Amino acid sequence: MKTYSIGEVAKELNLSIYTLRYYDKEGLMPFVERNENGTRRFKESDISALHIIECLKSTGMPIKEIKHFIDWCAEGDATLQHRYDMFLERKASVEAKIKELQQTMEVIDHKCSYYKTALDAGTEDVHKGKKIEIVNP
Amino acid sequence: MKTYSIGEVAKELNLSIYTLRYYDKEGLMPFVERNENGTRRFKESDISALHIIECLKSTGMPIKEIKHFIDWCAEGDATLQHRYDMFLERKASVEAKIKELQQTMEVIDHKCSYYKTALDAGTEDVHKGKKIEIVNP
DNA sequence: GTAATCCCTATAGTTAACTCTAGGTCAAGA
DNA sequence: TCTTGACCTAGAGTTAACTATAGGGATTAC
Repeated sequence: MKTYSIGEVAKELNLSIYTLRYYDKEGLMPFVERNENGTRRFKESDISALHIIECLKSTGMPIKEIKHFIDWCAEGDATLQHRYDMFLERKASVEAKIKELQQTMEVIDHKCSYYKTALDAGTEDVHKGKKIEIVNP
Repeated sequence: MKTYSIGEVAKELNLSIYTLRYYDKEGLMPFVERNENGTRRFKESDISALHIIECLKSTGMPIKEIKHFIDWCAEGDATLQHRYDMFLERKASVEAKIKELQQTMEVIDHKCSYYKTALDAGTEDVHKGKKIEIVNP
């Protein structure tokens, strides 16, 4: 079975070798095997697991919580409910985050047109007399 | 003109007093005035500025960069282009982040149904034989 | 008039997530 | 043979963004 070195995996996942070793130290990759010299050899399935870890990271999940999930995976069917609940929770959290970013977007869009107008006029004074935005950002 | 204490502002923005003082120390609120005892008194316009700061923070902008923006605001019309460019950049960054989260969402949704099926079957084995997902997360 | 509650500064401590260094092993190429 | 480059561990250092503490001043409530 084809395996990959830590350097190859780092390149593929756009992570540093340091980061991968750090994840390993934190218990995020107990499934990665070593060869006779103690060198890590990553299987394809290890790389998919790392993709899931990256996915969870991008939901804002801290590494310690991701470790719980990894531990549950090793414990088998008894933890299925935990894992399901965890993904439902992640789903809710990502939905909330997207909503928040969409609201942020509205403010940013507003500021873009605010500055576009000001820039065209050569001065922010064009916005004088409108609500508050005279003095501060 | 009505003003607010740091405690009131903290409550309104859902930040700790520590955080607000930290922002002040970092130069994010040079516009907030003090009374004769040295106590901060926040104007309405200061609070709107803080809302913008929170908005920028939620785009993932680090505090040091937010400070640049605040400095530009104080410098006046000469920095309009910088500020416009900055908001365009924030816009792009938020768009990218939303896209990333939407992709994350697809993976999470997939995992949710994966675990739903496993849970209904009482074992993860129902997914055996499908691609890789037998051993790892 | 004193105790509680708010505010202040300066400075130290915390946490997460890396990032790097030192010192070492091992295999391949010149 | 020897040196280059990839890997290893243990542990120190870094950075951002808070968070807390110590020590002190002003206002209000009883």
